[in-house]
Amino acid sequence: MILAFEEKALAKAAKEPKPPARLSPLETEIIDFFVQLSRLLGQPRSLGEIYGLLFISARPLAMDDLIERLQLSKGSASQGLKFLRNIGAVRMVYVAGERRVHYEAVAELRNLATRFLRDQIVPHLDNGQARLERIAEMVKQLPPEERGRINGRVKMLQSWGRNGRRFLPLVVKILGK
Amino acid sequence: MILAFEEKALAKAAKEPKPPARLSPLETEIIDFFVQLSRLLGQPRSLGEIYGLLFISARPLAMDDLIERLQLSKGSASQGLKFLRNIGAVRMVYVAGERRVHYEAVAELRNLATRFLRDQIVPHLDNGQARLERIAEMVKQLPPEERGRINGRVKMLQSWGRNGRRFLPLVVKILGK
DNA sequence: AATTACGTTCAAATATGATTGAACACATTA
DNA sequence: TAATGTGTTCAATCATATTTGAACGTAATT
Repeated sequence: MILAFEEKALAKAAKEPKPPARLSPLETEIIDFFVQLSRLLGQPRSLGEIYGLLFISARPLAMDDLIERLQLSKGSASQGLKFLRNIGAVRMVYVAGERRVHYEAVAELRNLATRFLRDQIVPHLDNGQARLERIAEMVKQLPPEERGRINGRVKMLQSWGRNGRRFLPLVVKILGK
Repeated sequence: MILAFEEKALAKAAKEPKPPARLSPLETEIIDFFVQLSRLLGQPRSLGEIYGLLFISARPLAMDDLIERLQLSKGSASQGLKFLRNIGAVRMVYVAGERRVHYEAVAELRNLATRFLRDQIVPHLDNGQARLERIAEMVKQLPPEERGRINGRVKMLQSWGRNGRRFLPLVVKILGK
């Protein structure tokens, strides 16, 4: 009996693909938007979902709300919120009479972008520059003819790196209106 | 006998991780650099390997050379070169008395970056803008109070998108010296 | 015309990276 | 103190993206 019931439930779940009417069309559309953005920035989809839902939500949401409405696991939700807190994309807010921590989206994209750059991109750039240093060293002991050609190219890469490091913050300013 | 030999070969291959002295330290370092860059841009590692090796190579290389030295499969090499040709990162060159097509790296990173942007980034931006249009429509039929708040946010996203579209080419110019 | 060289395509295998959920820690309440 | 609520961590699982290699097409060579 019980087994038969479970089978039916499973079959139903299989028919209904993902969102069991937990989200309005508008919410779905906004969330999709941020999911796309996530992918473009090389972040996991769950990040986009969480930020997206908080972005449209009229009031702050607790982790449980996110789990419930987005059908996430506890783990994903916790990790996702941790990351979003770290880059300052999300702010913890106190809600009267509620014990659970609530979150709201930080909408000022300017600072957000700056922090993302600083945490996720700049380290890679620096790492790359360090590597180019090492390469420049190695190039020094190389047959003279080779040396010239390669040196030019290495110099060029270094220049891109330095410019990137210097101008990316400026770029964020331009993009952010 | 033959079987025993093969077994020995396998064991040896297992001990030696990857590069069986096919690449010099300098080559390895440069290739690693481009592999990192690939990942940063969300491209498969093999692209970085191929472009990297061509980038330092003194003379153009055929697909077989890349397969041999980077230990790639034919498929990866063929697909990778196809992509690099498409974004103009690599140029086909005729080599006297050789039937096989040879390739050399295009070192002018400026055009390269522009093309990469145009092919890989701009379509996503446009897509996003289209989605924001749809969202803006949906927001119109919404309780007045909600409408204001959300409208502001949507407007902001649209503005970022437009700015990105307009200024990214400029950014490339700045970065490229 | 048959054989070989060169290259591409794509389904299957593999590697990478995201997600899940059980186990845990700590705070609160009964 | 025990039971409950809230949140984190991390090894195992699952999904996605990349790589492989066999099958194929076409051009060159015998």
